[in-house]
Amino acid sequence: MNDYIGKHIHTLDEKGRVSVPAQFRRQLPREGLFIRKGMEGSLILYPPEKWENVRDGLASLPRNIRKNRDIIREFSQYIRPVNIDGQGRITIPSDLIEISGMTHEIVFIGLLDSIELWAAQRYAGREKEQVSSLEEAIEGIEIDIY
Amino acid sequence: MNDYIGKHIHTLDEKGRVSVPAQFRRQLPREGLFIRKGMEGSLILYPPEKWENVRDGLASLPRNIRKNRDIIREFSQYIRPVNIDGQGRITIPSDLIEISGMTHEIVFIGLLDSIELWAAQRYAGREKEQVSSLEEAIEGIEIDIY
DNA sequence: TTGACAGTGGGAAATTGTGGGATAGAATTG
DNA sequence: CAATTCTATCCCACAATTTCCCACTGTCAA
Repeated sequence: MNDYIGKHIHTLDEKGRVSVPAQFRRQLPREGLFIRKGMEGSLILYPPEKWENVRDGLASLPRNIRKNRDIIREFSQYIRPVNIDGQGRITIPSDLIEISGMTHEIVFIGLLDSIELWAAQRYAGREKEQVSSLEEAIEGIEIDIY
Repeated sequence: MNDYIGKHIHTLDEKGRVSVPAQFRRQLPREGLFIRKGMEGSLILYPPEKWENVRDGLASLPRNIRKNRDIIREFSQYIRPVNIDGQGRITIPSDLIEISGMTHEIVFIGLLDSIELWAAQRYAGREKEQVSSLEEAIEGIEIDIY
């Protein structure tokens, strides 16, 4: 299983492209990736295997139920396939750039099996309201992360 | 398996034609597609394989039950074959344009194995009454889509 | 110092979306 | 039954966007 970890900052150019951090790129294929609207105004980049899991989850929802249809529509609305170009970049669809508030600097955060992308300003703002220290946060959970 | 995913907006011309989003077109054959009246005032575009499933499902309904006959009639009434022309467009039958309220802008939503088409205004209206955010909607379901 | 790699910018080429004319067949009318 | 109109389909054209490719810079290690 892949481990996408760490924080990387790259710049978005006028054509909506960003370099994928080399460390992540080494673990990723050039094709079959998907990017979508994530939580709290971020975007999420899925490697193919992860995307397949997510898709299968969605596909398992019975379509004859209205709420399920709404979930699929809502989800589908902001997800797109992306490829890595010859220079190691992805082009982020313009509507996703807009809803995530990206302008120049983009923060990549590894989430183990997927990758989160943030507009730098938005990420900085969110960081404040987040649990101030990691130590404090992990007191509450039982798993062993030491 | 195909993944029709994402939202795309295109315009209907005076002849009742719309470009099929290139992303979908790459996964579709030029012939053997079907379009029909869908749920909530939308239309649904089926690729051949999906249509075959749907048709077989219908065909399996016992005809000696009145309700089944009604379902088949209702279904049959508003379904048509469509082809993709040399410019990557489909012509939407005029009665389907009418019942779906299409005028100028059409929203395409990928539903994994089929594609939904909406009159833009109607889609916008529906979106409001729909679960307001994806985050909220998926809290209730068990599948892992993160 | 040099070579490899990483990140960035920009031009050229291909693709995409859209409008409109031309042609052929169906329908309508005298 | 012929002439005309209408409709649907095919094809050409063009603008705009997207994708592909080449080039430059800076960093790090040998």
